[in-house]
Amino acid sequence: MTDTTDRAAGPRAYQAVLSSIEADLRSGRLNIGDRLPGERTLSEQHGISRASVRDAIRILDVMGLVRTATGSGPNSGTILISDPAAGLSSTLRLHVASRHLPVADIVQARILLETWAATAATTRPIDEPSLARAAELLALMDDPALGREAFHDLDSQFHVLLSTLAGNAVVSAMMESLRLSIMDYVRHAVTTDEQWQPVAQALRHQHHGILDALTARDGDLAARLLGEHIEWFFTETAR
Amino acid sequence: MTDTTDRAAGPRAYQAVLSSIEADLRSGRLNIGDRLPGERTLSEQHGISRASVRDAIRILDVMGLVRTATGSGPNSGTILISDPAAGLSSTLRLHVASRHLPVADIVQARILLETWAATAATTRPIDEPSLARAAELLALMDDPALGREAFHDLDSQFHVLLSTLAGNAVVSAMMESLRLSIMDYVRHAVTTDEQWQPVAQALRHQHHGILDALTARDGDLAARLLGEHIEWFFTETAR
DNA sequence: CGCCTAGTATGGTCGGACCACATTGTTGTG
DNA sequence: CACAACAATGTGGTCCGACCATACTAGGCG
Repeated sequence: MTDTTDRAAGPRAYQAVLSSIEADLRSGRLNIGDRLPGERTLSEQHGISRASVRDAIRILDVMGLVRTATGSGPNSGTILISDPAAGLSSTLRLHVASRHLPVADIVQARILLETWAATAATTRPIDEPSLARAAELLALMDDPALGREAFHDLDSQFHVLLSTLAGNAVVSAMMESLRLSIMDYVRHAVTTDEQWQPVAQALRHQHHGILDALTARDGDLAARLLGEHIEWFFTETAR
Repeated sequence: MTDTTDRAAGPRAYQAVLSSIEADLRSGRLNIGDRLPGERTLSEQHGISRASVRDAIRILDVMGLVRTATGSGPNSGTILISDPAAGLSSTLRLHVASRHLPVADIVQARILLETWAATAATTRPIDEPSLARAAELLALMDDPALGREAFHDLDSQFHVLLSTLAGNAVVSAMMESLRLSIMDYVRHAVTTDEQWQPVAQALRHQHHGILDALTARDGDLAARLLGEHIEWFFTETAR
């Protein structure tokens, strides 16, 4: 039960572990930060081999639900985390690679989610600390000596931060995963520094405009600027 | 390195296979419907054990990128498919289970995506066959003798079909995955037939209204009805 | 007391074995 | 010759047992 992703095959051994863990999560017996029993223990508890247990844990790993670490002590073993965007983005990225999810659709979906988030953010109480943090990020990005990787990283943080202002964890996770899924696509689009510098300058300007609109609680303006921002970047780079 | 999901751990053996397959997908050397080499062949090609190869294939499996089948012949082995919603939904479902993605956020995101799709659909050329198919689905759902499982199945098909009218594969995949991720949550909410019958009746009526609006190319109305439809269902069942 | 070492528990990888299954080829029989 | 029954083959699914690298833990030794 609790499985809607059957592939109409024989019951896989690892499903036992997955179902058990899912049930424990729902009931609250397991929580983020908890350590899972060791693989050898689980294999004994469920009466399956350690290999099958590892299948289940590997799945949870790529889903962004656990992290694993070797060694001993409290920081080792399999530990429950919560990184939905990681799991979603890797899935999306592979499907983009298979060319059944067009990059244009990814971009369009991102615009949809982010503009909604911008609008929704202005219907909620003002989150002063987050806005301050956003301004801080923009200030860091204004440094002309900043490397491209660092810029992308800050850029990512900025967009994620804005999307969290809407207070919808699903939208934030999906938006971030969309962004991650086409990140190296973007990285490869602009290759030289000569191409990059003017782009970065434009992005800085756009970012400030967006944040200003949000600070002024003008959701419609923020949404419009954000949409144009994303749209512009992709027509600019993916030509 | 075509890998943005590193967990900052030692290089996993299965990454070799994943990267190779991802590269082959991007370059077009692999396409949907193709058969992957056997696990034993892959393990030899990449110089890793079959167990590690199986890790990679298992990951692709849960992502909805391949299906596996035992036996011999053209329909056996590991075959490339494209089912993004399956991979996304299983990830979402587990994260919902961990209670870090509230069901309310899922519903809100679904409303966002579906209402957008309804609006976007009316800005595109009329897809007569799909609308006819949608009407057909509603007609089937009108049968009062229909079982609940069958109703849910047709319901699902109806919503997915509508979302495809917008012509954005990513939005469709995400919308379907959101739906799947909370499907058994819904199934458990309404338990008895006495509870179910009036709900089904209301859903039928709402569906017809939505389709009528779409057929009349009134995107705003369709979006509004669709939003109310989803909202109503969840406030009705998840009380 | 403090440093160093042996012990222990953990996931990561490997190789090999066997099973269930589906197709294909072969053989025996009518 | 036709065809059914059987054997061979190739596939993923599972299991077992072993060994490794790592990271913490507990003692022993200076």
